[in-house]
Amino acid sequence: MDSVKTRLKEQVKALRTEAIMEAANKLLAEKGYESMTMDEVAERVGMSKASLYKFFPSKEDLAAQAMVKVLDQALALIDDLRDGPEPNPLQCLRELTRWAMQTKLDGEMPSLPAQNSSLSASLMAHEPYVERLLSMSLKLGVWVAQAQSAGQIDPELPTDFVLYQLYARSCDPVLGVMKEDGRYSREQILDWMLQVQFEGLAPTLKRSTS
Amino acid sequence: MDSVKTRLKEQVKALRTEAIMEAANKLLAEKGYESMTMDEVAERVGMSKASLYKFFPSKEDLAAQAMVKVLDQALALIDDLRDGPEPNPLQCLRELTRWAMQTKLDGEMPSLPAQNSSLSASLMAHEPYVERLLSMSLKLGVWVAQAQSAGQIDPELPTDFVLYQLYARSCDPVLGVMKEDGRYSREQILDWMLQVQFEGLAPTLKRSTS
DNA sequence: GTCTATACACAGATAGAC
DNA sequence: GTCTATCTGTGTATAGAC
Repeated sequence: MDSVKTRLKEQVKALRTEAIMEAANKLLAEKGYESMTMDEVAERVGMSKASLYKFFPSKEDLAAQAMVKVLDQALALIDDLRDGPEPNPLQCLRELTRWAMQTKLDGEMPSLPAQNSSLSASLMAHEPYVERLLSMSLKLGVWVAQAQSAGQIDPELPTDFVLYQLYARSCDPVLGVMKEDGRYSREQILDWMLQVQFEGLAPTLKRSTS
Repeated sequence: MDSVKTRLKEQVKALRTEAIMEAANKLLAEKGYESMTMDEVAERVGMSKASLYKFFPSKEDLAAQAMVKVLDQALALIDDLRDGPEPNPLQCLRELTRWAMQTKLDGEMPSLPAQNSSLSASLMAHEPYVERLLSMSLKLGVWVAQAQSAGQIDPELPTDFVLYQLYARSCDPVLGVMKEDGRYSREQILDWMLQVQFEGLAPTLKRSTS
């Protein structure tokens, strides 16, 4: 055991698992948890539904793991930004928000339902998910607090509230509508969204960044 | 015919219809269209499911009419504001957004899904709904354009985009999370949301309203 | 692990008596 | 118009052969 053949098989299995989660991610983004069916996932990934259940024990579990995958990507980006050349916390938050919205625009963000979905209950019972969410909130909480101390974000706003605002951008319906409209480039949409989030709808009177 | 008895019966029917739509509205707000069941609606309103179908031909239709009801409330408020003592378009937009978010906080806003729901297709085929939506967009579009001309809203932003931003506030998940948290009053939450929407997360440097 | 076939549950909608 | 009982479709999940 542990032969070459065995390791190869494991790699194949890992690839299959990846493919399934990717399909699930896109379907979750397109239609939401309730409307996504295991049949669709199976079809899109090119295998029978029964085989799906050899990889994931349930629909809930598949969704949860798909979410975890995205959270891991976000966590990786957070660490990159923190160790990067741009130590400005506000800039880091902007970059992360941009990434999240971009992922949503590309149809690869499985609408994290802070909202009321039958999924959210079981998500909160899914340890790996909760662990990532907590970890992310801690890291982002630091940035937010720093930005507030530096006077880049209103210190009167509760740190949690600011965090929720950022999370919410990753499932903002405005993104979908603007994309569907078709008149605007992806970058243009993202820029406007970020402007509204951080500077509001009001005209931008260039503030000094000092 | 058209006797006293007949008119009474019609009134009773109207009341029943009202009650059903109210129940549907709350359920739509709580769980969304896909997760709401006709059994639940029936139970909550205290009648059998079969009887429901004497009032509404389908679940889709019930949802659509519930939405129309809310849109009508919004349209009425819009007219009130326009004919009111406050002719400032930006203030009117703020008031309307506040009302929408407040309704959502009270669990009476049936998450208008500009997002991807199996409902949205059939909604767009529902004439009364589309008519209201169009009417509302026209009226609000005027306010937005005026606010942009007056330099209260960034004129660089497309009017449509600003409109979508306002619509999106009525289904912003931040509202639910903040309410669930329980530490903040309804008014406080609304004030913060409005501040972020119009002035952004950045510290508010009191602009002159002139 | 892959499939076909099927069990099971549940939700939308209807039949038909009263 | 109200109900109980039922039809029908569909979606999650599993059985069992290969």
